[in-house]
Amino acid sequence: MASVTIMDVARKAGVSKKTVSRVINNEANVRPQTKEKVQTAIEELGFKRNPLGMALAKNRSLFIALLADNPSPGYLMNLQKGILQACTEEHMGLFLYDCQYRSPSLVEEIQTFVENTLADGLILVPPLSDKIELLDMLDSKGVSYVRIGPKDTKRGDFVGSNTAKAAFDMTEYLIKLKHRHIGFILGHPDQASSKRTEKGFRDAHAKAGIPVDESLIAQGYYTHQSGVDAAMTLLNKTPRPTVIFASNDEMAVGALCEAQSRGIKVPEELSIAGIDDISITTKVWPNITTMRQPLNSIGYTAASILIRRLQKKPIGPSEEAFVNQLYDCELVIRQSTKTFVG
Amino acid sequence: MASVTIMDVARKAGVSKKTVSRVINNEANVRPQTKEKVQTAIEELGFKRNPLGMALAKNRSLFIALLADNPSPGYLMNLQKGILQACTEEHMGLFLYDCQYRSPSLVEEIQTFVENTLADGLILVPPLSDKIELLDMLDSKGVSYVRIGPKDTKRGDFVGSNTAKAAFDMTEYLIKLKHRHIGFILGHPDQASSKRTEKGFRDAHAKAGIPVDESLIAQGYYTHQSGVDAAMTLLNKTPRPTVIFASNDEMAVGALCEAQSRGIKVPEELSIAGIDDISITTKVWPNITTMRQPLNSIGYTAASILIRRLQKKPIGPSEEAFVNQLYDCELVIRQSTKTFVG
DNA sequence: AACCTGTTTGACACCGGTGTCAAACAGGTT
DNA sequence: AACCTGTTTGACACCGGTGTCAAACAGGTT
Repeated sequence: MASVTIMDVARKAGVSKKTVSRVINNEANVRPQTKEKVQTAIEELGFKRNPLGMALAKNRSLFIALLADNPSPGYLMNLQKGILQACTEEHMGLFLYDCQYRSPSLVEEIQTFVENTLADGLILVPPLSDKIELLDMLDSKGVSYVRIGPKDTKRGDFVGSNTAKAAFDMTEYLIKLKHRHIGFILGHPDQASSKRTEKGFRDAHAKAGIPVDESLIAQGYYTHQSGVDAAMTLLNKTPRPTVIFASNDEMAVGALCEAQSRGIKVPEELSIAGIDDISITTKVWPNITTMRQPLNSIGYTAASILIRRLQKKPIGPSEEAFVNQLYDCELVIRQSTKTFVG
Repeated sequence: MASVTIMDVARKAGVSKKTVSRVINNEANVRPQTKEKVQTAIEELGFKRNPLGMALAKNRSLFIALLADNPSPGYLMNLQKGILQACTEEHMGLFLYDCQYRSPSLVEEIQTFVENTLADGLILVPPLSDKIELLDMLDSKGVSYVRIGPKDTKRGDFVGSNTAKAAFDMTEYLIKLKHRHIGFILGHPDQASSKRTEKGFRDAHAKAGIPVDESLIAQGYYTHQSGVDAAMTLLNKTPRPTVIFASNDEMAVGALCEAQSRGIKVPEELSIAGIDDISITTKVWPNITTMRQPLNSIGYTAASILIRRLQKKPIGPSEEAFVNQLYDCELVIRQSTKTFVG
């Protein structure tokens, strides 16, 4: 691993280390012909800057970390892809850290992690992105972060999707399919998105002048099992809902599972819809109708913002202190929903 | 971020930097009372070694990387959890790198990645773990790696599961359920595991004295869609298979999808079985009977071996140059398989 | 007391970069 | 020619650790 150092380049180009450093970092005030000499030397020697040396000198590593404890592997995977893509483009390394949201020492564990790796910045995925104690700690330590998922407070940069609108659009679509008894599975009560999803659901009813059937609202927690449980509750009601709309796909698939295990035919006897468009929606039969959340773009944007923040580059056209970007979701109609025929 | 350096500790303890370094690294030949003085100072100041400084001085980062391009998110997620657990325990950072197996510049891309991050070692997941050109490059660069998935050649450390035995056990179980026309979906032809899975399938037939129905063997590629396609082929045969056994769960779920879309009842009219026990197997209805591959343990073991290798610590009781560890899979009977009643 | 041997310790250089600051340079103006 | 001003460059120290090597020390032996 006899690697080429900045000194080797300096000698070859007949300049000082510092000048090579200037060229590498694209600093101003280097005479064009000097720059060229150095660049030639770099090319010829195949020099690559050692990121550790730089990290130490600049007190800034070139790594960011993805902190996750999300119950849906599909959700996380899609996000991860987008994040990774942005990192690769910007020559940033991506660390992974799995945490237990319920751990009482969560905040300390994350602090230790950051100290151990010296990650420059963090990407927080729900439910972590709504954990106030964590944000407090990061702020006090001066660690940058971008939050993914619903913006709860006004803290820091944030990227997510407009879940209120997504729920609204889906509900409107279901109403258009003549469903009047819509079973709804709520998201996790601790996550801000849940409230917004519920609001979209109610607003669509209000707009259509149709009352919400309150008996058909069941609590969920964004996990598969909670979808199964909620569907169990809903399918025992009379009259039974003609469609179950879950606040995320993971739960929608749970509901499908429960329906099929009871021999209820989907979509003939029961329609099912979700939100997210994770990969499992097209791996079950019937494929699930959902609102496509552009997770890839969300992850990509989140990582890009974080990286720009760290590079102290301007972030978009905005003059605001923080960036709050919301993506719209798109209705994806598949086989799990059907017009209700009374 | 005014962090405590080794110099601060040295001053407080009244010794030299080097002595503090000795204590941190648990080196021999430090007088017990000196050691204690230093340890007290470390505690009082809350000193933590800066990993970047160490990395630079030792020419050894404290990071390993997971290289992946696996079509099954469930498979990868489980593995990732185990790997991450081992990393956390050993205070190692885990980098993530997504690659395109089909990319013609795959090897160069990975080389650049390693140079950029200075990862100490790599964990290779199939199909990457069977890519000879990649292994050659890593060997020539002196980068350590542990391969996950089927051992193909005798190169380097390796952890995996005994897929031949897994396929054998599953086939034996299906035969016991009186199935005589077993549809089989092969794995990816480029991956060594595929051959072994097929061997297990055939050996179980041989042992039971039952001929393999060669017309019921279909090519798959470990992806969901290839499972759908293979099932399509198999279900068009006459006589139709009474069970479809796929070389992985991802394809088994694809087969289930195809069966259900044709209105074929599972398991009443068709049994379905897979290998891996990824999370989706319990998220579809009926839950899929499978061979549980201990992915978590495999990931954990792979990372542990790699880390020990890097620390130049002894690896297990073996005297061999390389470790080859195979885990057995366990039959998990769920609702997708049923006794054949002719 | 002089000598020997193994243990403990610290001075110093180094890993591969960057920041600061002053000197050298270039080109125009008086 | 002397002076001025902004640009270009390099010497040096530093980021936070570790490796090498020799000096200092401790304790036993002649």
